[in-house]
Amino acid sequence: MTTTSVQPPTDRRLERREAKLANILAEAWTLARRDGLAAISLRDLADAVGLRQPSLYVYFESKLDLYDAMFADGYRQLLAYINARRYSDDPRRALAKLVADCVQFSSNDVIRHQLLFQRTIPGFEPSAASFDVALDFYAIGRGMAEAAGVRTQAELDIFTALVSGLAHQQIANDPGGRRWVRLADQVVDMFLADLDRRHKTTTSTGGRR
Amino acid sequence: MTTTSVQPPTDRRLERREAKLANILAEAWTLARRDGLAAISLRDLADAVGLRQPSLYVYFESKLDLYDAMFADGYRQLLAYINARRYSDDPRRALAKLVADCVQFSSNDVIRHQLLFQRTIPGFEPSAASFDVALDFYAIGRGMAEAAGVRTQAELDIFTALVSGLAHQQIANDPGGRRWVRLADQVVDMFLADLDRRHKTTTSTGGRR
DNA sequence: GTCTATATTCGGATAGAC
DNA sequence: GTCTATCCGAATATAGAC
Repeated sequence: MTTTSVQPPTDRRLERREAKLANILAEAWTLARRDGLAAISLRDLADAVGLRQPSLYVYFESKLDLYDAMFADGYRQLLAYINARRYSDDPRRALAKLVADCVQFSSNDVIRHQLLFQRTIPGFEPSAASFDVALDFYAIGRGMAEAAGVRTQAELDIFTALVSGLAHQQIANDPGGRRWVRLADQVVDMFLADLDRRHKTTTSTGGRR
Repeated sequence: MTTTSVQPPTDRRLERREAKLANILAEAWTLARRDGLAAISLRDLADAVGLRQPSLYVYFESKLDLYDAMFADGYRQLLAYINARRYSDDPRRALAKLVADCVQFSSNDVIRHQLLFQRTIPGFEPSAASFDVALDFYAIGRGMAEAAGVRTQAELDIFTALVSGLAHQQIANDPGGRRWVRLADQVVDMFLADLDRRHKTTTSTGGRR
């Protein structure tokens, strides 16, 4: 019988582990920004956190599992980014702000955008648990869109296309900048005016849902 | 002096070479669709075209060079796709058709879309020659947008965001389908109506260019 | 939980004969 | 232009001691 008995996992053991995991993830993002998302190597990552490469397998059971953790982490960052802002009581102005924020968020980190919004890593698909984090975000977006007058799925589809289009162009042609971020207001106005026009002509007629 | 003298490269020698190159590219696309763009291996590619792996270096001097050839090839496919269509004399209807075609083109091949429109391969950047092919396409898009009334860079930026947003959502959420393709008309109408409104209120005032 | 040592596979790329 | 043979490096992943 040794003095170091088996500890219950609910302690500052878990806390320690979480902290280390967070550190690994942070370094993984740094490496990804330097070498490209698909070009991360577990050797480099281990070096960056002061471990030997096999020790990483204590925290992730495979490289794809690392991507999965990064995926969830990225969406948590997005949720934190959104939650840190105050949005107007006017649902239309709130929506415009949300769109600008989302585009800005993408512009802030191209690699993160790649992992969250583009399917670029061969073989990677987010786990159900990680995808749930993503769904939390999309629920917020949908809620604010509906508050601003979006009713049908087609209208929501157009809205999501507007947001991802702004983000994509921002990243592809002005990474880190604000060229398309600045257009968010105008685009949302355009979208809402179109909603108005369509809801006016087809009042309670073609309201398929 | 041997009987097989040095031939001038202008013959059906070049023709042969071009045909083989085209075949290699076709198989490369097939492999990319199967394994993912970043996961192509030159060994598999050589197998697919009945060559040994080192022989590929007669046609491409590196793997990135293969991607470069695929990039140019993809944009040539896009140009051919567009040129095979007839567009209305009404520039607004023509523009709506162009957008639908571009979104459909993306939907037809997710991998191709990835290479042409997303920066996903670490270390890959198109050569000047390949980029010129891309520019040919963007010149067409810009021309048709301007014919439909687009005047400023900001307006063009919004337009490109609309197209890439529709394409992105189509690919991400309904690959191979038409869910966002069908929305192209409505989105272009929305965009043009917004142009009208803006040009009406600020007639020849804020026409920065 | 972290280490050393190693398995295993696979990748792109080059040399040089034919 | 195609081949054989090979280099060299890098990758993920596992076994087992401490």
